[in-house]
Amino acid sequence: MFTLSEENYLKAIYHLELDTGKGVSTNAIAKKLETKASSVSDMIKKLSEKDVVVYKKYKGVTLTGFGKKIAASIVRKHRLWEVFLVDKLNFSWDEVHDVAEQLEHIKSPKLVNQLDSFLGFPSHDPHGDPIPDKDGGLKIIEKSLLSTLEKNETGVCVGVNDSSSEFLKFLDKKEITLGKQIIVLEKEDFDDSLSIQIDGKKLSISNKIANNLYVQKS
Amino acid sequence: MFTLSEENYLKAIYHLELDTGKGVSTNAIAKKLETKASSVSDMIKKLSEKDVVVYKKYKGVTLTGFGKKIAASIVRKHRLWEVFLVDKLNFSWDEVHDVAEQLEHIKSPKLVNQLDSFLGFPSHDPHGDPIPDKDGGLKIIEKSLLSTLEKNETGVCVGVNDSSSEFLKFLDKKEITLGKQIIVLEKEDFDDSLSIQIDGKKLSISNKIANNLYVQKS
DNA sequence: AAATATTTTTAGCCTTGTCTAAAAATATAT
DNA sequence: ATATATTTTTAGACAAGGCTAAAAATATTT
Repeated sequence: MFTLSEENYLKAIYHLELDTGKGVSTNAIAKKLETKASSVSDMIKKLSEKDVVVYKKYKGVTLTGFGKKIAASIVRKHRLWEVFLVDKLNFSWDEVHDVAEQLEHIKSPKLVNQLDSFLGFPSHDPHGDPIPDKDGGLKIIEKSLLSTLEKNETGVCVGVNDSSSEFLKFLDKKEITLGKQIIVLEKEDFDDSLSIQIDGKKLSISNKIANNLYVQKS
Repeated sequence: MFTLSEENYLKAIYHLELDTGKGVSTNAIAKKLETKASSVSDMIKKLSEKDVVVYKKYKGVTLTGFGKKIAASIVRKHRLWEVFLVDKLNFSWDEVHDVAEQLEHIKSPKLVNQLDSFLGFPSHDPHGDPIPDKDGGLKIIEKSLLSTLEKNETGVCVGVNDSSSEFLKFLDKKEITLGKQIIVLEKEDFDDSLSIQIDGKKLSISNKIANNLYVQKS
């Protein structure tokens, strides 16, 4: 069994490893968890004794197969709870993160399975991130940043890169939601801003926005 | 804000105070929380500094108004989650306690309110215990132990005194569920057992059972 | 009322998870 | 290749929450 703190470390390492594709540095973990590198050092030692990470001093940290399973099960719970909050309790997508951060630590296999079924076995959370299956498997969909589309290319919104409340609220205001189709009408060389069409309306989008919105090319 | 441990102490004191109607002893808390009296002593000091309990050395402990509110809100969450697990996730009433014990510590006022509404503002949990309202108020219903009914008296099952999994499973087996009507056909002086009618069928009930089942006289 | 029993508190220690400051290892630059 | 900078680890301290053993206070007997 893992403590709350251990679970948070596992999750952080899981995300960092997926993002970068390689071993994770003590410093990177410290930054992600808003703690100190020395604390991370201590914790990594404990985790490697529990055989959830592989660790060589001064080299990066990697999850073991077992560690990956634990971490994926936490992410699975987090994302299922997010779906629950949005679909059943009328939370908006910018309000769910902190609550899911707590709910993900509830220990009860039956609860997770029943919740999954109650929600209709969702494949993605409200931000478009995939929900790991029981064995930790992820089905990755082909997605591209809006900023990588060429003029006249078309795509469907499928996720966000930045899931801060600020960004999500901004998207709400512009009525950009997952599932909607976007056509790139124009790309400005000057500031890399885009002119897009969505819901039949023309909209101007800054590069910062386009760099944080994922679409599936169509 | 209160730690998990503090919340558990508050809840224990709340229940003990309701049960006995007076100040709670260090020993009683220790027994309830399966810890040592010395640990309780330490914690009580902290809690009284936070103004949630009133405490005089060697005298009993009592919750302050503020403390009662906090405790009631935890009990409220516990019981709402129990309803959720039974009504929405198909848990049976003997499986919910441990999970609710974890869920009751999730901090999010919006979550509690939305959950309450999603469940249709239930007044009682699956064991017949009342769910405190937002201000900590409890509407107590008039209930009596089955063992206190006289011959030929009738009542409706409304709650249990012992909510251990063993007892609840026993009731399931005998098909004794909340809401059903019971008629006392006979009382045996010899062993205080009862002969009752339920669902039109005759059933023999030991004193131990009759002492742990609440009915509302009708 | 004294003696005994019980309850409660205190004192000191342990573990977990964190921190700061300093030392050690590795990486980068000249 | 040596000096400098950065990263990582170690050492020592601290707070929370718990424990044991002993002391102090209160209750109960005789």
